[in-house]
Amino acid sequence: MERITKQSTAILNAIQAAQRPLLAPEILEAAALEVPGMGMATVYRNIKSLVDNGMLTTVYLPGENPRYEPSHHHHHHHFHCTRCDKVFDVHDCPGDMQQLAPKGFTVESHEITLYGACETCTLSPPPPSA
Amino acid sequence: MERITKQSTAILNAIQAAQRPLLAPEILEAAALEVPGMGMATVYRNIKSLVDNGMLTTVYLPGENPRYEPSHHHHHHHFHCTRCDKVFDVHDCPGDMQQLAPKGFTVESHEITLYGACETCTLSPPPPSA
DNA sequence: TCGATAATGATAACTCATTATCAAATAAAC
DNA sequence: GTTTATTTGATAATGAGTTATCATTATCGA
Repeated sequence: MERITKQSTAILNAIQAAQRPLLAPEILEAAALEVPGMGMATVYRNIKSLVDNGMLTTVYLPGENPRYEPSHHHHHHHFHCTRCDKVFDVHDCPGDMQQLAPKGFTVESHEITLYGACETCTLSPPPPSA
Repeated sequence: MERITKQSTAILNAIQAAQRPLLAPEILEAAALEVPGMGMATVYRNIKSLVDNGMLTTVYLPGENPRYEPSHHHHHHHFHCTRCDKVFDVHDCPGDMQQLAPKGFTVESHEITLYGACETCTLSPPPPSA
């Protein structure tokens, strides 16, 4: 990817505007608003080159397909809304986890995923079931 | 799965003896020690029925294929050894995570994955690279 | 022990995300 | 504007995990 195209611009815009990690199909959906008719292959091609460049970071959550967000270079975690399935960054961290591990184990890093309702879904609970 | 066979017995034995969550190929490998020639399809069939029965719990870790462990019914986390790729249970937990989430969000549960070296790999570091 | 039927093993098929292919479109250099 | 090589879109192919198929084997109740 050496040339700037309207597709690559739309993809980068979509990811940076999202403020949360996006799945590949979500990136396509958002970028296609700017460039209708964009194909999935173009999204994957651009993601791959942005990850290789270090512009994008891949976010892996348990049992989920990879999501992508601009590289932050600071330690953070994620919140997965079980209502709308969107994922959000969590900038706080409880810190060292060495004490949780069995003795003899060496903890070098950790990942935390929070589950629940995001702000929008907390404010808009589903109607009582019929 | 209504009948007890030497294959289903070997599979359950392997999972219960492991004391850690196993991948499907690891289950095959372990059970095949008891019943040589066992097929992968038999492992998947038995896993599926054990999960459906509630005997087994599926463990999803970030970017990993599912692992399986006996259902514990108590809250715990996992340690993923980056040296040998084995996963171990962690029975401690820092507790409530509500304070980590952005305001307005409702935290209902959480998952923690620790990464580093298990006891065996901590005691047996790799030789200095040539 | 026999018979009905469920489980197994070998393998093909499937799923689904991702990647390759290639003709057509289009950046960017000239 | 023209040229040339890169990117795109459509689609086929791929890869890895998992599931279906089906003839054969084996469990277990009678």
